[in-house]
Amino acid sequence: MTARYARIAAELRDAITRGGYAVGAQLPSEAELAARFAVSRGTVRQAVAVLAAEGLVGSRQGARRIVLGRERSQSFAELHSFAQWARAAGHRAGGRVLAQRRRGASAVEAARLALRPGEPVLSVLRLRSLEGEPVLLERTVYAGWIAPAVERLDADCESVTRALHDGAGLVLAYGEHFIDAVAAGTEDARLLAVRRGSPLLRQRRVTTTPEGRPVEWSDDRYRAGSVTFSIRNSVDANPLVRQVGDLRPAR
Amino acid sequence: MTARYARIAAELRDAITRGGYAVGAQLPSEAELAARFAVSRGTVRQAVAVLAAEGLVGSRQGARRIVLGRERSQSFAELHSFAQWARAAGHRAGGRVLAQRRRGASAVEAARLALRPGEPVLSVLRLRSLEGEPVLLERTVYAGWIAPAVERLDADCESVTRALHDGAGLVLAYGEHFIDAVAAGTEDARLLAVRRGSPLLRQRRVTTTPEGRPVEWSDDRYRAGSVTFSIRNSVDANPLVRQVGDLRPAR
DNA sequence: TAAGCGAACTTGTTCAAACAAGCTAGGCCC
DNA sequence: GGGCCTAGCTTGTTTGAACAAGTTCGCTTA
Repeated sequence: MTARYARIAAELRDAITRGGYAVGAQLPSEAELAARFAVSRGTVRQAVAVLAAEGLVGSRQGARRIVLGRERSQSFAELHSFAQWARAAGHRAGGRVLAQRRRGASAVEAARLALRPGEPVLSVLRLRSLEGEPVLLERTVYAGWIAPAVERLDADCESVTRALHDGAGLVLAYGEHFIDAVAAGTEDARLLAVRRGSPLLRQRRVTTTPEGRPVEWSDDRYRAGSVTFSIRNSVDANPLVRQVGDLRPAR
Repeated sequence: MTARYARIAAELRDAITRGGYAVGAQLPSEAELAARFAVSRGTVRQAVAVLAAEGLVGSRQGARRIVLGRERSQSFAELHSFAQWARAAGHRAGGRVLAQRRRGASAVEAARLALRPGEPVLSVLRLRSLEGEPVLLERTVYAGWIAPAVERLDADCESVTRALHDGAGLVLAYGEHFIDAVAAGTEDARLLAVRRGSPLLRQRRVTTTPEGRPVEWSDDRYRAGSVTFSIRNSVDANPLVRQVGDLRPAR
């Protein structure tokens, strides 16, 4: 039983996505929507706030809300799981574990995973493919407490996120992402079938549970041209941050 | 005179940024905050919703809110203006126009700027530097209606955004960004002082006014290592989207 | 005709209240 | 001691009301 405002948001989102409202068109007024859905204005405002956060609509005091874009954003799960994202987008995803071993956390890893340096972590190297083409090289470090569940997985497990959810009841809730470009190293080049030094899109990320407990710290490298990240922002909602040089804890 | 909830959000944000609340620590309950600031619970909820949208705090029904991170996100202006961002970050930014000419919009440009192909646009090539080092190559296409104001600017105008705001009253409100990695072309390599084929972080973006009118479509290329983008997301707020291959209108 | 004014409309902010739903911790029972 | 269960706390959802502030557009006036 989802909330009322969520259903209204979904209905409006559908209408926008299907083209019921053109980009630049005006949305009905809050009073109108409140009457149409038989709810209070507060509930309508919550619904449109969802769409505003998604970047689909913009608003100015005094003027009707306008439609900014038509594309729906992905769910959190789709962004954090390569396999779930690929399936939702209608692509055939593959992947397999190339190396996996336990070791002590480095200083950077410890900082990211809220551990002390040297505490046990599980390091995994995965190669993932799209439509049969190798596209993404994942170097993931899992916190020790989740390591046993990861080790139980098949080497060619398609969706790690899904497997950990079903098998260990692990729920991911928050993520922080750092995006930049790097040159392919020797190992990168060999596994992704590109020349050494060719451009890769790097996404480093830390993912945590609903309680704020870090689960994994990953360095994902995409072959240039295979993947694009997109963000929509506004004066009110500005999720994107630009930083100079490397991350402070470096490398 | 800012709104009450905005001031409360600012005060809490400051407390988090200054380390008054450690990462993982609990925030006071809504009732407690309402009493402390002498406002209703609704106003407190609006304030913490701001922090949640910024990715600073997370929340679960039934449990106290927790602090997820300490870094404040940038203002919209800082993200859209290289100069304003650099100054706010304490860096010395430079820049100058290398080429500028009027021409007709290509199909892609017309689509992005909500024009018809062939309508007049202003194409500008700018090289920007950080601490004296060339770092960013901007290929920007301005919609015809703003072109005269852009042409009036000095070739070494430091902040174009600021100049257009002060001079033409232009306010930017929304942006859409596409981030990927590309290899440096011949021109890129020469101007950024890197080898041809070396990795660049590419950010293509379209910026619009509060009325939803597109102003500029820009292709910005950063030298690898000079800049990192970061995003914090959650199950509730997921601004980041991953897309396959190139943008649909290609190029 | 063009500038200016104002009325009607629309979104923004805030309050108070009530109930739903999920979490935590302490107490109770075995 | 260990497991279960409930009472109380905390966040989530919704309503209704009122006023503030900005926009739009038609009408009036110079």
